[in-house]
Amino acid sequence: MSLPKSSYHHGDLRCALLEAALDIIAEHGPQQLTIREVARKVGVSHTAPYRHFANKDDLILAVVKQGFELMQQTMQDKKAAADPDPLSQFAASGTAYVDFALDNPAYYRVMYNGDLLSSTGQHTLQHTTSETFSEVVNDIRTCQELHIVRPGDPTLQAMSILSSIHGFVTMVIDNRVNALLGDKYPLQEVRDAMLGSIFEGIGAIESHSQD
Amino acid sequence: MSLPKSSYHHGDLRCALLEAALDIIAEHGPQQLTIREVARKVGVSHTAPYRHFANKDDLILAVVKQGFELMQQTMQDKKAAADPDPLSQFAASGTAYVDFALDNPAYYRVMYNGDLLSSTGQHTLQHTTSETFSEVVNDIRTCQELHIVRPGDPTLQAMSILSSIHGFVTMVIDNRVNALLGDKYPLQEVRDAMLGSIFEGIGAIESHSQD
DNA sequence: TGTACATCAGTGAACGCGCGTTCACTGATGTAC
DNA sequence: TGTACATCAGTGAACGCGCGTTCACTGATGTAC
Repeated sequence: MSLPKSSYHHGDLRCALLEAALDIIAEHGPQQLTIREVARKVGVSHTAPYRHFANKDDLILAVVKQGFELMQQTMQDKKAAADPDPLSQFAASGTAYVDFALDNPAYYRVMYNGDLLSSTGQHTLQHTTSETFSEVVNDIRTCQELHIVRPGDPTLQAMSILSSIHGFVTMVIDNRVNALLGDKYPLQEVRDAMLGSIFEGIGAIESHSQD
Repeated sequence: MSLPKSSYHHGDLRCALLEAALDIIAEHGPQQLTIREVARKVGVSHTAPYRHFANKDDLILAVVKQGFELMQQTMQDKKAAADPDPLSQFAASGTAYVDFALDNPAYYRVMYNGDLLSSTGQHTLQHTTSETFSEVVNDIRTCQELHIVRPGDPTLQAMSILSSIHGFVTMVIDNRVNALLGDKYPLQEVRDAMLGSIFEGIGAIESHSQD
């Protein structure tokens, strides 16, 4: 997308293809993500991608992995920037998750669209997602021990929080929030109300506002 | 699927096609939903569906509409069976929504998979979804007036609840809840924990358990 | 009851399309001498 | 510095596939007489 350079050797085609894949998802949805379209977008023959990816699944998987890395990095950074007390840390995680998704809707879509990857591709990611989940469970457990989160099975609480956030983010990305609410509500306000409800839901004490 | 009957005239092909479409979604996901596959499943030539549906979009739209009707019917029934007080009514709505989705995952997938329908098809449904949303907003408003739900903008509260429920349901249907939790947690228990958190989130008072 | 006919649900060949993938190739690059 | 050559990124023709949709057809059904 950036270096026409030598017109034969691209320079960094692999990277450009991944970028183009994201653009396509952002503009036309994950269904339109095809090897040929990606190549077209970069301005390269439709067989060129096979120099860098074994097949379509492999390309998608690369995008997804990049997405997870970026998300984890974002969350780590926001946590590092937040107050060190457990509740702030936990709140920072939640906000970071939401903000990552809203700032990178294309990534989020590939990462959690179950219909895109083959089942072998899905299986590769199992480890990543369950690791993230375990972290949330642990964070909740810590908060419980300090009595700043309601007692109860932390696994169930984590699932509750995660699915709530996922639902919100999905509805925003799919434009359903906007379709229902119109322009009257700024997204920030809806997001905060949402996070507020979620934290109330597990009985988290104190303000959770972040960033 | 049911009447081989005369072998030429099917009898109720339209209905059989809709059924087959649902089966395909349930078994192989919405991506595999094609006119040809539907016809194949019913055992009819791949052009036969065009006697009953103008095109693919029209067929999908018919399935979606059927889904919305069934969902509304289910919710009405469960509400009618619940205690008449506003909070019970409201809780019945929420539980009915979740149960409809979990009992009819294929319907739920078509209804809320934004990538399946063309934009004109989507537009047709706008009315239906925003009507459902308004109902939730009104229910919350009623509960607020009776002081059984925390004060606050009912629209934001409705959005919060709806997206939480949507997220939970989506994750169950996409098998992500099972992947994260394994078999240790019966679905009913997870569902109740989820609904519990949601109702706590808007400060609903009293038990919300249902059915 | 029997027959002619209109109706229309279902057929099957055919179309054009975009896809994923292969394969022998071409041409740019860097390295060894 | 100059040249031969190996390497390998990118090409383009070709394949088989399944799709949505059309069109002239065929054959079952019900109705008018």
